[in-house]
Amino acid sequence: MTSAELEIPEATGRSEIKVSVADDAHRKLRTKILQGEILPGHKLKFEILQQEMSVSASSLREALTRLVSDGFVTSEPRRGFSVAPVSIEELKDISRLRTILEPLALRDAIEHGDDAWEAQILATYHRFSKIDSLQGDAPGIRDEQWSHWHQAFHEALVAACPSKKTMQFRAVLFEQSERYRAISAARRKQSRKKSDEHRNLMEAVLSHDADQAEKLMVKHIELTSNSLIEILQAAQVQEQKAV
Amino acid sequence: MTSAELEIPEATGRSEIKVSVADDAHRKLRTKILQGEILPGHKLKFEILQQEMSVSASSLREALTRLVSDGFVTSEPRRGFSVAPVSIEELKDISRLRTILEPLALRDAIEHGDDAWEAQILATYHRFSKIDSLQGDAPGIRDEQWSHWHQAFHEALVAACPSKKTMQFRAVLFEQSERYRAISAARRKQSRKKSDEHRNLMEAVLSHDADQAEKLMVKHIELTSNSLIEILQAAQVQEQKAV
DNA sequence: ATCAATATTTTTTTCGAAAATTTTGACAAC
DNA sequence: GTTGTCAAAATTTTCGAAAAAAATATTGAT
Repeated sequence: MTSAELEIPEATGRSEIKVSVADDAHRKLRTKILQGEILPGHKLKFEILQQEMSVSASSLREALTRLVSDGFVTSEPRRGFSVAPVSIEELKDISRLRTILEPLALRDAIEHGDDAWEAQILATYHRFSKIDSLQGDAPGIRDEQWSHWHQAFHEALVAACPSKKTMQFRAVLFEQSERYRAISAARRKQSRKKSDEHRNLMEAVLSHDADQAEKLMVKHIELTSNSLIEILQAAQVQEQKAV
Repeated sequence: MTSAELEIPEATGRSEIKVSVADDAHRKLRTKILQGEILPGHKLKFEILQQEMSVSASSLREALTRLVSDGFVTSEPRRGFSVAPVSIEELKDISRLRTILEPLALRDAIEHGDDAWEAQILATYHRFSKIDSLQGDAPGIRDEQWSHWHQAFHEALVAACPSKKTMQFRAVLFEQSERYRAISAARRKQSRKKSDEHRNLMEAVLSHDADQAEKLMVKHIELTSNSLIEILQAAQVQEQKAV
């Protein structure tokens, strides 16, 4: 509950906490897939990845099987691993479940949240809105920062929800959506303006208006989802033309 | 969709399909933990497990990290793995979320289900009720069978739900509950009679009465949960006396 | 030229041992 | 009696190479 939770974990030196090599590989790959740096369907070959992150085959395998559990990678037994495919159907599924679980967590948070929770929401919103209002500098870095604080803001909103499982599932779905956003971001012309959505959402939450907060959250998820679906549909048409 | 799905996977020889060694170890351990054969908090040592299932350290580690993802095992980096602890708080959390997700899946299933779906429900109920009405023979084996067909029946009820993620999450929660049930089963004097609950549930589903089905499902989850909580509470009191 | 059979190469999977780390136990000092 | 230090033992983690399997190339017969 300290301010340490606000720091970017990647930025602060990773030298203090010693975790397993496989854990490291898992996180690195996860980030790359999440940010759309490695595209859906891409074959993940041992030799290349081993060199790239200097780990042994066994540890790499451990990392890959964990990514399968995460839903970011698929495995064909004895034929290796690939980045999980994306589909409009799956995105719709993810989004629909998000419209159930996010409001559930949000209502819990509003009910149980204390002053520290409210302060954290304000703080993360501040950081997020600064980046959100910025015009595109170096697009790659900006998107990474935007994504980080966007996630932090949404996390802060529901942080006071006492249900571990709800929090866990909503986090899984959030990250899945985030991959779709990152993949689409590479293809989009201009991003949807949603600064208002986030501010309104924050205000509803901070005024403990659960009904309004739920309404805005559902709307936010649906608008985002529809926007991504459009981009993916356009991309599919492009692919079909190419064939 | 064939009748093959009704077979007990463990019973039919495992010789045909060749999966990875780690996968095998993962499933074996998973089953043991799920059935309460290895108790919460128990340290999972490499040497012993390696011997027990004749597998190398790396493959075993892969299996264990997957069990961590599954939520059945916890890991303290560089201090090994243990069977995840249980708590009344967690059981309540799991059950509450089940009262959200099971009805969600059930409504979807009722809306989308076809004749094959209905037939499957009838078939699994038949198998389940036979075992359920039986008086305890060899308790260990009976419980295993009961658990298998109980799970198969609940799975069949929602099988027609088209949402992959909903199905995935509800399956995770079902298995988590099942571990609590198995652990409690070892301590209980006599099990709660719930044959009626299952039959009524089936009848509501087959008559496409979504509201009634939802009501019965929620009730079923809550009654089961409360019954398990009681047993766990009694066990806790016992432990405190012992100290 | 086509196909099947076989050899070669590439890639994944598994192991067993070495390295790193934590735990235990003995002994000494306060 | 407690605390601290150090070596020994136990345990986990990691690697690199061997084994197994799959993909690809080659050959030879029709």
